[in-house]
Parts: sequence; C-alpha cells; structure tokens
Amino acid sequence: MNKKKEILLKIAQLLFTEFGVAEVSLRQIAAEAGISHSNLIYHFPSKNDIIIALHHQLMEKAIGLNKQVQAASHPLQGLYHSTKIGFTILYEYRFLMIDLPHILRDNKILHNTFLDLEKLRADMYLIEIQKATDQNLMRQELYQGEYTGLIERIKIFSDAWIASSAIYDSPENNNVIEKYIKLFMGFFYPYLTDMGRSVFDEVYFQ
Amino acid sequence: MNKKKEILLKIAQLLFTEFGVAEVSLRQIAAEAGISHSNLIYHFPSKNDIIIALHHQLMEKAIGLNKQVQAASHPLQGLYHSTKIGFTILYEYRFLMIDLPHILRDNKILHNTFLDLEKLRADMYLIEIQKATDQNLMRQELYQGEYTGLIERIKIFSDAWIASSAIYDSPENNNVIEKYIKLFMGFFYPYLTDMGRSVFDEVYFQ
DNA sequence: AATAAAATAGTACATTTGGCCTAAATTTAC
DNA sequence: GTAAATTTAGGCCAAATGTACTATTTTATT
Repeated sequence: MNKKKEILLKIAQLLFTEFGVAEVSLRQIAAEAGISHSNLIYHFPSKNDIIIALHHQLMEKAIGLNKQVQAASHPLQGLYHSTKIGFTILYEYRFLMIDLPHILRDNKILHNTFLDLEKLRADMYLIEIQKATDQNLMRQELYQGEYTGLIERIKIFSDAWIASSAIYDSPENNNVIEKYIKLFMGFFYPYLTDMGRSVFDEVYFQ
Repeated sequence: MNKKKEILLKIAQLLFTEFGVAEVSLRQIAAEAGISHSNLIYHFPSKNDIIIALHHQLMEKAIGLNKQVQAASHPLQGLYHSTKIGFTILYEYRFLMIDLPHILRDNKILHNTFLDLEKLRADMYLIEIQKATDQNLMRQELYQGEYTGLIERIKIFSDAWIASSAIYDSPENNNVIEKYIKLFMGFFYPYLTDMGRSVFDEVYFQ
C-alpha cells in the first residue's frame, strides 16, 4: 500500500468516524487532505473503494494481532484476550460497524467476506466452549442447541455493541471498550461451573 | 391523523423498508403515491417529519397492544408475550431499527424519546426479574450487578436483532421474528431455577 | 538529460435533492 | 351560491455530488 494512500485512508477514516459515512463526500475528504477532488479520485475512484480499502486494513490488523494470542493457557483466558484485542481494533474502525447494514447492502464483496468471517468466529467460539466443557470449566448443555443459541447471541452483541454505544454512551466516555468487554464476558458467567468461576475471576480480575 | 397522511406514511414506510431511509427521496415517495413533489411537502415539510410521524405511529401501536398483556399469570409468561408483541410491531417498522444510530443522531427529540423508553423497559425487566427471583423461578445473583448486566445485554440485543437480521437472514425468510424471540428467551434460561425451567417450558412450548 | 509514467489540478456537465413561490383546483363553511 | 380554506401542481433555483476530460506538474527510469 502506497504511503500517500494510507494518509488519505486515515483522513477518510477520521471523517467517517466523526460524521458518518453517508455524510462525508469525496470532496470533503480531498479538502481535508489538502488535495484536489480529482486527485483523490485518481487514487480512489469512489467512496466504495475507500471503504473497501479501510475494511481491508481492519482485516489485516485483526489477523496480525490475533496471532499474538494463540497460546492461551486455558479457554477462558483465550476468549478474554481475543475479545479485548478484537474490540479495540473494531472500535478504531467503528464507522464500519455503525453503518454495517448499509455498507454490506451496497457491497456484495464485503458482505460475503463478512459472512465468512462470522462463520469462522462462530466455529472458534464453539471450539472454545467445547474445550471449556471438557475441562469442566463450563457445564454441559441443558438442552440441544443451547450453546449454539449462546453463540448466536454473542454474534449479535459483537456486531451491535458499537452502534449501541453510539446511541447510549456520551462521546466523552473513553471507557466504552472496557464496559462492553465486561458485558461480553458476562455472557459466559451463568454457564460456568464452580471451577470455571474461580478461573474466570482469576483471568478477569488478574 | 388525516386519512391522506396515513396513506402517505404507509407508502413511505414501505419504501424505507425496502430501500433504506437514506436512499429514498421525497420525490420518490410522492411519485409512488401518485402526487406531486410539492404536494407531499405540503403534508410533510421534510423527510424528518415523515420519520417522526412513523415513529409516533409505532409508539401508539406499542402502547395500545401492550395493554392486552398486562395480566400475565407469572413473570416468564409476561416476558414472553410482551417480547412477542414488541418484536412483531418493531419488525413492521424495521427501517427505524436498521437506521437507528443515524436517525437518532439527526434527531434530538427522537433520541430523547428513545432513551426514556429504554429506561422504562430496563426498569420493567428489573421488576420482572425481581418477581421471578421472589417466586423462585430465577436464582439469586451470583455477584453484585449480575442482572443489571443481563439487562444491558438484553437491551443491546433488542435494539440490534433487526439490523442483524438484515445482514444474516435471506429476505425470503419469514420466520425471522420467531427465530429472534427464541434467541431472546434463551437469555433467561441459564438463570432459571429447576422450577423456573419447568414453567419456562410450559410457557414457551404451550 | 531525455523520456515515460504517475500524480495533481482545473473545469465543465448532468443529475439529484431540498426548498420556495405562485397559481389553479378542490373542498369546506356560512 | 359564494367566499374562504385547504389541497394540489408546476416551475424555478441553489447546492451538492459523481463523473469525465484535458492540461500541467512531478517523479521515476534509463
């Protein structure tokens, strides 16, 4: 990726975050970058191209940083750390999440990428939960599909917390990430065994 | 409310649902209604006025229909029925939920109305949970603020399931409401006592 | 240094959109 | 039946936006 393009993307990202994707025009981005409208178009023919490039950046970061947390001592710790990192990265690119339904509607490629990624994540959660039940950290299902349902709820939460934050949290609040990580971890608590809870407390309150 | 205005609102609602609020212009709505652009503006000076009117309709319906479920025999039943009705109404006006962050950002009045309503709902949930623990249908909190966290997650889910559905579910799927009601009810299951679970199964699988 | 490629700016155009004003038509009220 | 009001339509304007084309400047390559 070109140095110049990265600067332009950074500016676009900041504007999108502050005003929303729909409210920012290519001309505004160009003005903010101190270049001409035509020049911006030379680099990114349309707003969609900018969004795709930013989305690509996000994916790269997510993959890169996730490698650091492969070796977790137990499932709950891995869950906690990958959540923390994932949420932090996502928050940087929160304009994507706030506009998610629109962006994906307008963009078949991103939509498919997104669906693939979500599928991977769902599988990952299923494996982690499986590990946790094997190690007697989480209890067995009380009914068929209980944990599948949990994962569905988790997915919705993961996609939605940023939009929710935009509605409920004041812009000055800079503890939002912690707040939503805590809420996220709360999803698992009622499924934990006694042993699971003591491990959980240990991980969570280091 | 004027008869003519109601027709116009219905048309706007359908267009918003199909294409999204941002993508529909006043001229399109007017064209669809078979009237002139100026005439539509005579009734609704701006798109915002249409959105506010539709939001008002939604509130009226929600209040009206909720009166029918005041007398529930026990907390879980009340929760289930009010969820069912609430979700059904909300789905009719799903364009509001899909665009929620944008609409509320552009509209201080709606934003405040929304926050007030969410506060009421949170209180309602707290009361229902209190009732359920008193009647030994739900267990006591395992830690301070456990149920407050649950309610927060429930709120996010309630605000987000429609947007999530727009991403994950195919448009032909007309069982989405049932799907998300089921997921919603799953929030409570791990907190239920043995007695609570038998009551739950009774309510849920009538 | 010369030449090709890449980057930048300027301009112009068509389209869309919200807003505004005026005039005609229709309905309502007396 | 007539006057007043409400409702409707048409036209016009200004701003914004995406898009395309051309010309100039800068950078890279040899």
